[in-house]
Formats: sequence, C-alpha cells, structure tokens
Amino acid sequence: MTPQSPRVRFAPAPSGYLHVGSARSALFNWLFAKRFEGTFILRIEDTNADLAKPEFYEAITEPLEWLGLEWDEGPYYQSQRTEKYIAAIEDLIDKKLAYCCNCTRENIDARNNETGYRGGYDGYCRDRQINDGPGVTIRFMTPNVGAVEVDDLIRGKVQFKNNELEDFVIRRGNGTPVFLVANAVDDADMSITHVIRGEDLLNTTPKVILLWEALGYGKPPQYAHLPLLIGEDRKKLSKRRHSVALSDFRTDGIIPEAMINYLALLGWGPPDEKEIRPIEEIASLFELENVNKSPAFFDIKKLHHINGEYLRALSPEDFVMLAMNYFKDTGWQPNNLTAQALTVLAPSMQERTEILNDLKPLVDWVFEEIIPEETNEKEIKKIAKAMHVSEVPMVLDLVIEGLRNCQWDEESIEQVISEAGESLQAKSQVPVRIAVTGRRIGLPLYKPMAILDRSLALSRLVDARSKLA
RNA sequence: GCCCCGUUCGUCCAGCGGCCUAGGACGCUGGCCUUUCACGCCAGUAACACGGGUUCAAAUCCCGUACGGGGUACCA
Repeated sequence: MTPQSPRVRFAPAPSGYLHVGSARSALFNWLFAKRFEGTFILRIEDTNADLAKPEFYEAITEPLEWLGLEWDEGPYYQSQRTEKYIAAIEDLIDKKLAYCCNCTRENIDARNNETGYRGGYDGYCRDRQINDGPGVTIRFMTPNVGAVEVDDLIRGKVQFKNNELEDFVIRRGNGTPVFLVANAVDDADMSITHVIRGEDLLNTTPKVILLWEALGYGKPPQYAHLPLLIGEDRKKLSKRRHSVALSDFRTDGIIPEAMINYLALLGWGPPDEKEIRPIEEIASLFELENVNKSPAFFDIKKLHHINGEYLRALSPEDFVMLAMNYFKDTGWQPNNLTAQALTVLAPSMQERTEILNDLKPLVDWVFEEIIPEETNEKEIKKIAKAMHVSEVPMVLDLVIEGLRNCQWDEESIEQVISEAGESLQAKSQVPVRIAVTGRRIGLPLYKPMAILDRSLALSRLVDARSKLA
C-alpha cells in the first residue's frame, strides 16, 4: 500500500513570517518523508503578486532551517512557473472546460439577489463567448452532476457534490493564475505522492482534483488533512489573533529540538506514550493514519515544560554554549561574563530554567557590577519583610566580619554564613542572599558568590547593613 | 444560510468490540527532600457530549441531536 518512495511538499504562501501552524505542517511532511525515506520538497506559493516579495522568502526558509527541517528539493517559486499554469489554463479553454468571464462581484451579487441563487457564481458567462482581455477572468466549468471523492488518509473518504461547487476563477483579471491551478500543475509536475496540509484546505481539494482530472493527470496524490492548531479562544491559530511567529518562540528561548518535539505531539502521539524523545525516533514511529481528527490547542505551558526538560538534559558545556549565544543575541554581555564562570553554574541554572529567557535574572548579579533593581511590588514587600526580621542586622555583621578574612571559595563562604545562622539561631542565608543578589530567590548562593569579587560582595553586604541602621 | 470536518480529564495524547473499576503527560493541589527557589520523588485531582440503535459485550460500529471548528474571495 505504501509507495516505495513518497514525494511530499510543504507549500506555504509567503506572508511575512512562518507561524507555528505552518511549521507543524512542514514538520508532518518532513516526518512522513523521513519515515518512508521519501523526498521533502519546499515550494513557495507566491502566485499572488502581493506575496512575491523576496524579503518574505527568508522568513520561511530561515525558521525551517532553525528547526532542522531540511528540504531535499527546492525551494521552487510558483511566481517563476507562471507559464506552466497559463499553458494549463489554455489547455482547459481548448477543451471547453474553462471560459472567459467579465462579471464583477457586484454583478454576481446583484443577480443572485434577484434570483435567490445561493451557490456562489451562477455560471452567467458560460455560453456568452466573452473575448479575453484586461480584467477578464477565466473560470473553470464545474460538472453539474456527480461528485468528487477525496480519499483522505486521516479523515477517510470525503464527498463533495459537483453541483455545489461553483465555476471558480482559475486566472485572475490581471492574467495571473490562482493557486488552485498552480497546485494541480505543480503536484503533477513534481510527482507529489502525498499532500499533507492543514484542514483549512480540505474544502479546496475537490476543486484541485477536478482540475487535475480535467488536465488529464491521471491518479491524484493521496491527501491527508491535519487538524488545525487553535488558540485559547478555540479559534484557528492566526497571525491576526495570536502571537505565533516561530521567531518569537526563539526569542523567548525555546530551543528548536523542544519546539519540534512539542509540535510533533500536537495531533499525534507515539504508541508507547513516551513523549520526549529525539525527532529521528519520532520519525521512525510516525504514522499519518494515527493523526487525530480534531483541532489541537497550542499549550505554551507544555511547550515550556518540554523545553525545560531538553535544557536539563544538556551537558553543562552545551548548555553554556547555548546560553552564551542567547545572551549575545539578546544583547546582554556584561564585562565579567565568561563561559568558564558560567560552566561552573550551569547545572544549577539548568535546574531552574524552562526557557532561556529565565536565565539572566539567575546570574546577572554575578556578572554585573551593580545589583539589579527589583521592580515587582510584591517582591519588594517580601524582601523588606525578610530584612526586617530582628536577627538580620546581627547576622549581617557576623557574616561581614567572617567574610573579610576567610578563604574566598564556596566551602568557606558557606561555612561563614551557616555558622552565623547557627550561632544566632536564625536563617542566615536569606538576608545575605538579598544583600548580595538583590533577590529573595535564585541559584544556590555559595558557588556563584565565590565567583563574585570579595570586595563587591562585601560592599553589597555593608550597604544592605547600613540601610537597616 | 449553505457545504465540509470534528467531539475521551482544564489541556495534549493512549485506547481501533471484551485486557477500561479508561492509561500517560502538562497544569493544579498536598507531601517528602531542602537554611532560598528549583530539580527529583510520592500522592491526589479530573473525562468517554447527549439520545437511540447493532451486539452476549460499545469509549470503540451505525443513526440522530447538541455543541465546536473550518470553508464559502480575482488569499492561500
């Protein structure tokens, strides 16, 4: 049943940036190709001149590369293949399966208003023998009887009655072909065996199949329509309503391995229920037949959790490399920041991180001269409260004293601070932490503190102590 | 309106007629660990939309209803 070497395509329309829904479509094509050692083709559907902007192309290819979804062929640009589509349209006209039309939207609406026709275009120009020219569209003559059956790998057989399909436009008034023709022509030309895409395109499929058959292309490819990704409002993920640019996730510090792992889990699940695993492993398990039919809610919390798992699984060295790059990309490069120092802290950072954006507040106090100002009102209150415990001044005095002369390493610092606490029967770590880091919570204190200059640590402690009077 | 698709815990996924007193993951709650916060571990929470069939047996098959989504462009 399964062809030896399937050929699939990801065919986005360029529109500014790649969003997660498109990325998921690309991924499922990629997985399918990998699973059956097929060919994954990238095709840019820029038949509409408004979309054919060079700057949009990179917005597609760049994120795909970031995700590691490498394509085997392409990118092909439909804007460069117009002659093929025009030839196909002419073929249809010759076969009397398409005709010229000069109706405007207003004309059509007016007629339908009068006649009460509800089927869209009424076929008014079918026999009017309009001459081609500027502003004249070409419409495909849909059959009045019969039905198109879409055999969908995910949904089963779906029937569309031909008489419910209007004579749709296949060439615009400006002479450019619409995507339906381009789709049929290219899928045939590129020997596409499986068309895997979002469910929003299911309704256009019978039109493409009709064109396919009219063009004499033989057996159409196997279709598979993926459930849509929806947002909190339960609506299809869209650029207008949701923040879904892949690049935004990257900026937040989602890593591609996690992103792709999470995306693979939307609408599909491995039979053994093991969710977090390398994409190659997922590919080897992937079956289109097992893809869900219902829309999937894009859950950022779970994405973050998975990202955290990936970050924790990294070696400290790899983690540091990622972190350093991320810091650089986001423009945070304090003088004292070094990969070496970061490597020491990496394991404890990894434990406390879900997205790379969580990282900076964990270590900024170590690498910056001045401790960051806390801006959160609630935190400020909690900090004030913690510092107003009666033993705090004594604790700080003791710690300052001890830290002046001890060895400046993790163990000695710990010893000074815990002894101060023990002798006063008080929690000594919290006030010291607040004094030195500016925060109530964070990394285990002693290791990063040893990286900080003794003089800096002391001056922060003295400063905090003086504010308590 | 019309056409198409769908409906298992709050969310994602497992379940393809008996293994289901429905399983896993995220989230949430509680506990253990811990002189911060986490991680880790343990426990708990919570679902087959409804109504009819079919069958010895239905979350699983069929029909209807309700609800949700998508499409209905000279966008893709």
